[in-house]
Amino acid sequence: MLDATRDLIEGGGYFGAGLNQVVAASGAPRGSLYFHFPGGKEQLVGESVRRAGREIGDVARELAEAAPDAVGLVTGMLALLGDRLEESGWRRGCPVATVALEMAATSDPLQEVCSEVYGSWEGTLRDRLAADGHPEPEDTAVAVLALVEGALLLARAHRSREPLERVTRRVAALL
Amino acid sequence: MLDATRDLIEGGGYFGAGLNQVVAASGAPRGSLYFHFPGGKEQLVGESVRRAGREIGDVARELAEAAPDAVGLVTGMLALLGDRLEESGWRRGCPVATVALEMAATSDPLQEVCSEVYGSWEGTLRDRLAADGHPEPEDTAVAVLALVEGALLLARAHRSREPLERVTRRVAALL
DNA sequence: ACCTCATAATAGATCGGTCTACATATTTTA
DNA sequence: TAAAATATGTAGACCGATCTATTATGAGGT
Repeated sequence: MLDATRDLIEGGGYFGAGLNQVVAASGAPRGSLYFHFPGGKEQLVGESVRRAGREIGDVARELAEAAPDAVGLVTGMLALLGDRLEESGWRRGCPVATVALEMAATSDPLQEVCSEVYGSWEGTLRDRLAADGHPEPEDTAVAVLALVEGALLLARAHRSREPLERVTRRVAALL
Repeated sequence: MLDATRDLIEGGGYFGAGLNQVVAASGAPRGSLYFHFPGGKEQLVGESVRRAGREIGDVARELAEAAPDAVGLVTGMLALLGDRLEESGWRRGCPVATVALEMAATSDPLQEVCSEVYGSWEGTLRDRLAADGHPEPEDTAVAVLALVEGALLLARAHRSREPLERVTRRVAALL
């Protein structure tokens, strides 16, 4: 159910993930949903976003250890996210962004989840920058995350990898 | 009706703008909506996004003429957008972003509108950078737009101006 | 008379959420 | 050890609310 929710969320956000579609895609019956997620849709989406955030965070952390420098880490993530995005027909961008924009002002629990996920991503980025001796690790980590999230947004809006490629060419200036 | 739609869109995207709320907020009756917008909700939202995009684009173009350099233009926009965002209780971010993420893969007309709006913003930014003799005006324009959009997203997710301030401090490196 | 547009009732579908019934497994009790 | 009770989920029908869209009607100006 969490995986089905995530797929639907990535395509169309909180409201794009109808509970009917979730139960249809997961094969589980309606009643089971409210047994496992008594908090209803809000809880289901919250746990799904947190789960997806941890997944991507793990990939980023692995890449942060493997990459030779911060530029390699960011360009690597951009390439990975670009593949995912294009292969899915411009559906799978950031699993957090859409929910964050839709619900940040409406739902306190979901805003908190989104904030935590982004905070953890900023943390792994900041740690790598600090380890490299970057002069402004905190400001730069947030800026880089904003740059990547913005690039994903523009890529989906244009249905093209071009924004990702342009950002990839310019990210070194920020680092 | 277009203004009411825009307000609702900024808060919660395409699905956050129920037509019942639109007609209630605008004071117009239900039927009038489908007289003026025979294309239904898709047309209404599309025109509203285009209208909002032109508004912000106009502000950006004025600021592009008034600002002493590209850094001033971007920091000016960030300050303006930050005010709007905080004053509205973290509701009014980018009127295009949420719809773009929700509908880019679903609705061809709306994807086209979002792509055009972002394209026009990239254009004014690129022109100013080219006029300043910047070496990579096209790549940089897209990167700066991505940076600003990402900063707005993070600010809404965290319900804080901090991401905007951090990005403001680091944007000079990109320019 | 004609066209433009306002007005509100209503249709039909879908929404998130709740309900009861049922199956299986585990624990308690005699 | 057998029977009863409880716990854990499955399963899908069903609810009111809300959604977008359509319809019929009528006011007002030309």
